Amino acid sequence: MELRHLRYFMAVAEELNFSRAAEQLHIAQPPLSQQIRDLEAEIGVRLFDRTKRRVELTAAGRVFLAKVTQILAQIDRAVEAAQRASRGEIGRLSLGFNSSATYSVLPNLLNAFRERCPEVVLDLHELTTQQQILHLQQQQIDAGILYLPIDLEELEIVSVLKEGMAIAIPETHPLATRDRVSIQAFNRELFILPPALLGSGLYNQITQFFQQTGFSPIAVQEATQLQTSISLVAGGVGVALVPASLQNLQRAGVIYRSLVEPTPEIEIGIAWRKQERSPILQNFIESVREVV
Amino acid sequence: MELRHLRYFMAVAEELNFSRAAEQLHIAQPPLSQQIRDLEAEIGVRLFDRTKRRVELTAAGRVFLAKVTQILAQIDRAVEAAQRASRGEIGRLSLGFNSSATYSVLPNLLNAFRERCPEVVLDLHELTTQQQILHLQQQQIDAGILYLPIDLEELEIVSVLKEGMAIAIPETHPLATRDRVSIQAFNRELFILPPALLGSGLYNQITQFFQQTGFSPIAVQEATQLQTSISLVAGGVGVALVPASLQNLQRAGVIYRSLVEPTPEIEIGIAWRKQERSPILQNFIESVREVV
DNA sequence: TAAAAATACTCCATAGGTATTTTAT
DNA sequence: ATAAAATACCTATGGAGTATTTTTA
Repeated sequence: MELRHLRYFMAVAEELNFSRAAEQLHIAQPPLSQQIRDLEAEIGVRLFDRTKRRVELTAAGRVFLAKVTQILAQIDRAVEAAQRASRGEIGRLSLGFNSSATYSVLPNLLNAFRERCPEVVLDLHELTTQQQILHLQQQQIDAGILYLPIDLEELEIVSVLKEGMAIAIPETHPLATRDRVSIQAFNRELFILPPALLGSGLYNQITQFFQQTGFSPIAVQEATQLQTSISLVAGGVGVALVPASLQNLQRAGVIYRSLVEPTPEIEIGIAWRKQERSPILQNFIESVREVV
Repeated sequence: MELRHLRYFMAVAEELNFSRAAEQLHIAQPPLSQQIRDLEAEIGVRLFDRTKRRVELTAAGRVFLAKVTQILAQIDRAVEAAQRASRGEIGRLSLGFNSSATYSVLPNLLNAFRERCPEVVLDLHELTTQQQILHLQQQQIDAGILYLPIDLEELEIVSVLKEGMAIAIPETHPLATRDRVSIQAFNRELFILPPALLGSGLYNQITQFFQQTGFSPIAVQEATQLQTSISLVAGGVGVALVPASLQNLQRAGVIYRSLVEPTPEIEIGIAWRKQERSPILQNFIESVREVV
């Protein structure tokens, strides 16, 4: 059986007249009769009653017609779906992102992309920079929103945001009345830092900053997530150096202050596999370039 | 596009190897490559990535594969549905029936048919014999369960039940203690009869019976439905001559008694259009013959 | 009788085959 | 060097055309 048989069957079922159906199909009447005969022989079912002068559908023909109508429509939809998928308009995009991106670039990037590709389903995974690199290599995510710099042959990178750092302090802190403060004023405080173990770039940048300014905090405590750090600040445990955009995360009991000293520049970027040709990813990268 | 293209596409998508797919399809590799190329050209979408040594589906190819798998399965189901319809196993059967058949042959006939064709949907229409003949002629029902005799060239008839009549009386009636009674005992009673106007065979048979036995009731009242007659009997309005099988309709306050005199024979049969070839109807007639 | 479907045949477009080249590892 | 896909070219099946017959209202 071929689609030709189904299309011819539909035409005859519609016209209930072989000659007119043949005309509609731009073929002669005999080959049309022949194809319908072949179809009936193949499925072993009489689809038309040709007794009486007129042609009419048998009960089986009516059942078959209903199904075939559906099938031919679905073929059109399948082609259209493939075309839209090839343009990256439908499908799925898996994204990794740093928790700090939640408060800075992520909302803008997602809005831009959803406007471009409203029917693409987004898989969002909150992961550290290191985890994102691993997931990119293992093809578990299509792109990552992470801290730069990273230097890997197989990954393409584009920078989207550079920002300084701010210090988060409890609102009851004596220095809360000042607009800008010096890091030196915190030399008796407990500092909450990202974990050193996970090879976090943020940790290295902060400790480097301490060394450059000749500052050495009396004690430190580690917190995996920036949200956790802020919670600890709110709880009066200590103070924390965080990316400036974290000021978008307002929390009762916590205020952010700029530092007098020049802080490390935190850079957030997008990374994806160089050889990846997924049209959805291409659309995402276009969105990113549009936002930057 | 032809189903060949879709089948070939499925095979390649399954094997991810043109040579093996060609083998599976019992054709050579070059024509397979050609057909896939033609398909990709027609829908304007690249379905496979042939870079690298291996073949893999593109994003659009994966979308198309999902749809095509569905479509090919649906074609099989469409063929199967047509085959089942041609055997009269699926579809719809419209039946007319006399109200009195509800209490005699209808349950048995329906049980037999539903066992044979469990997936055929039944349209049941309670109609008088005259209405059924009209609906048969207008192709509004496929078969009727009605009173015989009828004599119409275009209808085929088979008899399914012959039965006598019984008399329905209020349980408080003086003759309720007897097992069998004579019609003569009711010469002072009101008789409830079917309507004369509708050309009902039942009415003619009853009045003929009265003439033959030399009995003339003092008064009569008409009731369209046999159920109504029984309700009137229950209400003490009068007595009614009814088909014997109506004894299956038990109603508080009403009892049925046999008559000493030989009563008219009521005959119930099935009628359908002679030229009707619907396989579902054929199955129904088979069921009827099985029950009789 | 006339209109429409079926039959008989002819032809050629194209699906599929064979031989070979190209490509990527 | 080798496995696999693409290319080139050929063959022949069968889809479609023309002419004609059959059927039925």
